[in-house]
Amino acid sequence: MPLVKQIRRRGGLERLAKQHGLRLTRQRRLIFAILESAKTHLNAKQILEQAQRLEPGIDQVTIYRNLGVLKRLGVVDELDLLHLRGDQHYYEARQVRAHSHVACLACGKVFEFYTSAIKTIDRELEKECGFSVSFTRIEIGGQCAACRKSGREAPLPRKGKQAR
Amino acid sequence: MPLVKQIRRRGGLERLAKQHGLRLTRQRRLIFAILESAKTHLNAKQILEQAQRLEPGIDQVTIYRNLGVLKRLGVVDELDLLHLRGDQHYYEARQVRAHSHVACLACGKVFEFYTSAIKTIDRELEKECGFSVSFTRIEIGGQCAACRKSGREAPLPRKGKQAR
DNA sequence: ATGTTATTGCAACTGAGTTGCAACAACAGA
DNA sequence: TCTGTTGTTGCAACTCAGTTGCAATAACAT
Ligand SMILES: [Mn+2]
Ligand SMILES: [Mn+2]
Ligand SMILES: [Zn+2]
Ligand SMILES: [Zn+2]
Repeated sequence: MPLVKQIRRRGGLERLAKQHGLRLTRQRRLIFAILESAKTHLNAKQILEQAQRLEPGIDQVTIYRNLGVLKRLGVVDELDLLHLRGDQHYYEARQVRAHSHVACLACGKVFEFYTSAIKTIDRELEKECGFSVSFTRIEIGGQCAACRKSGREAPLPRKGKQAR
Repeated sequence: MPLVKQIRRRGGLERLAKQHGLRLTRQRRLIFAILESAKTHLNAKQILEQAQRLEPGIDQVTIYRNLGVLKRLGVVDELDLLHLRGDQHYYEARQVRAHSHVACLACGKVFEFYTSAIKTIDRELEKECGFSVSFTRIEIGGQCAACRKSGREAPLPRKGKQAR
């Protein structure tokens, strides 16, 4: 599941945590660093494994609890990526500009798509409904250009334990 | 979690199933009927419970398998609704017009939002990336007009077993 | 230095969704 | 209408992402 990601300026999470009165533990710093340097969307297990390289004792529950905090603060977004690979969720530090996640159902590739239409939706929602948008998650499924040319047709299992 | 839904023309799923060579079992017809008449987004458990009223022997595995088929055929969409209520997913028969799902993090209300910006995104993606869109899932979190006025501030637990 | 309290690790748990398999029933063809 | 084929079902056991309770630990304010 290769993809390109813009990297959030490092140190941002740490600064933000301080602002909210969070204690800067070794584990927390580590998780921040992993999220800020991630070049791909990571699920909790991947974050855990990466963290354990530097901090062997760290537990998955610490990962989940910190992801929970970061989600609530609105600095990390939780993604489903259409559950193409199973039931896990994926995480990414929120970027300056909102973007959509686009997944090819044929080859599994995921990429990010930037468009001003996201802002348009948010604006409409605020004006027409008086709704104050905190975050917008857009996930699109379909067939990528490469798979279209090669005629690959989405035989990819949409879910299941085997596809791990 | 009240909301208004457009009702899909009934019988559509049955016709479509026939076209794809699916056998019309009693259980399947029942699931189709439930999906086509749903006035709210249903999770698998709710579909099961509703089905068991008319078909007490029906098992959850039958629900899941049929939802799987319908997803693959592209006639039913799977939604997360931001996992505001836990880890389940929700299902709805695909409507003629695509729409976004908007959830208030303060009161839990979910509503549907129709905008031409969805088509815009799909069109851009096709033109700029050569990507052929099969479905677009847009889920937006924030604060609804009522909660804004009353000052309710999203103390709603974003997840967890207790919130069931 | 010390006390307060947020945070961690452990272990047991929860529950949505899946799997294997034998029994069943749609439905096409005779 | 009977019959064979095979898609579909129910059951039971399972998987695994994520959660909970609790005691031990460690930030960090004073
Ligand atoms: Mn999900
Ligand atoms: Mn809907
Ligand atoms: Zn592809
Ligand atoms: Zn509200």
